Amino acid sequence: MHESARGRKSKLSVNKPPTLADVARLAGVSVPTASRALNGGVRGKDSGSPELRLRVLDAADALGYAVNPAAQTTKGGRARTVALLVSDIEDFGSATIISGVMHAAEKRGVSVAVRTTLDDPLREIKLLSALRGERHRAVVIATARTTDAHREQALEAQLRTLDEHGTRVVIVGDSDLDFPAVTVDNHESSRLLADALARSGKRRFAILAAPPIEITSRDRVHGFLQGLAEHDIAVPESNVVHQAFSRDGGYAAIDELGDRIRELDVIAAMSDAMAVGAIARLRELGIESPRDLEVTGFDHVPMLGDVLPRFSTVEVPLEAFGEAALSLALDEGLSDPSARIALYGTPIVHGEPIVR
Amino acid sequence: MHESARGRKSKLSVNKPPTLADVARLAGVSVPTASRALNGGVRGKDSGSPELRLRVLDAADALGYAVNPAAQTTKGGRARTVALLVSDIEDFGSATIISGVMHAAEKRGVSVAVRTTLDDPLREIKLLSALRGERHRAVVIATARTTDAHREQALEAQLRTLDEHGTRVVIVGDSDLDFPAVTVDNHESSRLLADALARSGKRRFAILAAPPIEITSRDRVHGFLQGLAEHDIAVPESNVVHQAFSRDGGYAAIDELGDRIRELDVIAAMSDAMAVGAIARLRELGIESPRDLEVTGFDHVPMLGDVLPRFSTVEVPLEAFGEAALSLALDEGLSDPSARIALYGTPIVHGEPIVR
DNA sequence: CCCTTTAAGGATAGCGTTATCCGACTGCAA
DNA sequence: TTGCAGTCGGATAACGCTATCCTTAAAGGG
Repeated sequence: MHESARGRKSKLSVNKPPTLADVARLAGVSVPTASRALNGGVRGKDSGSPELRLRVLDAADALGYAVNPAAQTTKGGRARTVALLVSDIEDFGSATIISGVMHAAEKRGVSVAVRTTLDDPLREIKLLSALRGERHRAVVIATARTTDAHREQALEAQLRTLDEHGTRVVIVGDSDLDFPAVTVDNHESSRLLADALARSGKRRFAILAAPPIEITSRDRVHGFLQGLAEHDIAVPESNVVHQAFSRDGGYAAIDELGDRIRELDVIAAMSDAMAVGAIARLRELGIESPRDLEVTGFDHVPMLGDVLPRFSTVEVPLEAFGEAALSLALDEGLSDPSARIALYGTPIVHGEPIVR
Repeated sequence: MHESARGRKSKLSVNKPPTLADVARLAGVSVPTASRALNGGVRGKDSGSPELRLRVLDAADALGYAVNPAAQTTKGGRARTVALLVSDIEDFGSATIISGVMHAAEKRGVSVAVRTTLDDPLREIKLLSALRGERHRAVVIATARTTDAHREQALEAQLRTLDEHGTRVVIVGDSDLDFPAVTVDNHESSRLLADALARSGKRRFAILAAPPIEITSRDRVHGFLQGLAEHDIAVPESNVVHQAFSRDGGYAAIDELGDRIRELDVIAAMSDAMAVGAIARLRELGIESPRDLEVTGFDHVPMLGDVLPRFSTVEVPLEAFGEAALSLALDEGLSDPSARIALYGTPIVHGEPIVR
């Protein structure tokens, strides 16, 4: 029957990976014993006689055995896995958070399943629904949180279910959701950035922000405005422009500002990505950033520090976000919904970090 | 015992996610029938009476059922999953390839497991060994390939085993490994870049490259040198500097060049990351890139095009890499080890793409 | 009206693990 | 010698799912 399949050389035949049963057979022990030998044994501390243990290890090695995590999950009801939800891997911030989570995950021997929502709330819900079936140890939500009550409630319902099913939930960023969260002081570090800019003599500002429902952007705007207000600087309503929180949004925002650009000292973008888009559009209009007016950002994409030497921004410890999130996700005693890990941004003004 | 755990509201109790058995019970059918109803049925085309099918779907919906992929994998012996090996997610190239693979994977209903090797060959082998147990449909290798025979053979052995066990193997980039691969014409597009630079009057070049064993960098260097040779331009051996293929490598390379910098028209970095590091170091030395000499790159990080307007580089279709790799990994008829998908780079000289 | 074909849903088995239970053996004190 | 606690390895079961087989019933032809 399978004669034809295993016909010629062994190259074409699809033989199966070795299973624990193969290892056990080779070592001359039972399957559960082989399992105990490989896993260090749940029984007290030991796992059978050392001699036998060695025989199993040798057999596993000889066969090139690798445990099948799917079977482990089926049996144990829980995967050694953390799911991570981001909007888009290509986004700098997401990529850095992913990196942080993965580094921390490796140390703990869990692997990370990255899923992208592409900023689609519906897709986000569907993904979370699918995650329910995957029995992850935890889910880390690192997508943008909003003030849209309807949307957040739908999200919360999904997360609540996951939590009840034993998958820990962690939120990255500020939100009203009642789950453990990692936050950064967007408001305060933005205020400090504005303060420093005001001190350096800047007076006329425009702000490039995400749509008002995005909490991160909103907090940064508020902090920035407050920092300016402390220097008696007001920003006209029309100088606060809301566009997509991306390179293209920054580009479009410049056009929305129109002629008001000529009367500005600073265009403060609430993300580095927006700042880059703004710089690109300004250059097309013949306006150079540090020369004619100053464009500032937020996030601190390291590459920009190299090519825009006196660029001002706020360094957000995104890599640390990832590690903190995983700590909340996996460490016992931090499962309280009110658990918070607060991190701090570092304003960088004209290339120099501001030490607090 | 767990009285205290399930004490108060149901909030604290960990109930289990619904299984297919729960759905079947609610719908009043057997478990296999529920499975058939949900999966469209393998039997010919149908899956039971439409009335019953609807009942099952309703029940699943009511319970918020999501299939458990681990159980599916255990049963079927194969996961609906593709593993993707990169060196580092934070690296721009890797992030873009991941994005391409994920987008393509979503269309095909498979999910992607990203693993990072952190440029450690040992870790790479260990990871591949673990992947054997995970029964992925395919593995895409997007780490740097080298000319180190020992290292490549160890890799090939691992990949061969995976292949024999039914996990398709796809390589991203040039290599001597006998597996389906996605390639880009590094040599030719590098030659075209050099040609264009020579035509614009540049004569004195230095080259910043990765260590010679890295195939991608090597091909780009060769192409570049050939392009220059066609204009009777020779690059002294000492002007070809080998450092890490990263921002820091570019930075260090400038110091290695030392005083020879003063006599150069172009410093051609074989990656955008190296170019950025070089630009940073040059600025510290008081040398500005487009003004005093020209630094060029390779890869086309979009952000650089915005902030360095007349930057020269080669656009590598990394997103397309991902899609092509997934096509080789999943489409039947492309499993031949000699299958190749060849993609083309687009030189961008002083901000303008060169149309071939 | 009986036999045959087809369809449809249920029963069963098995994927690779590991937790739980059980039996056998060891060693030691009574 | 008997009794008993303590070890250690094997047998068994179960996780959730789907492929395979089997039973039952309905439909259709002679």
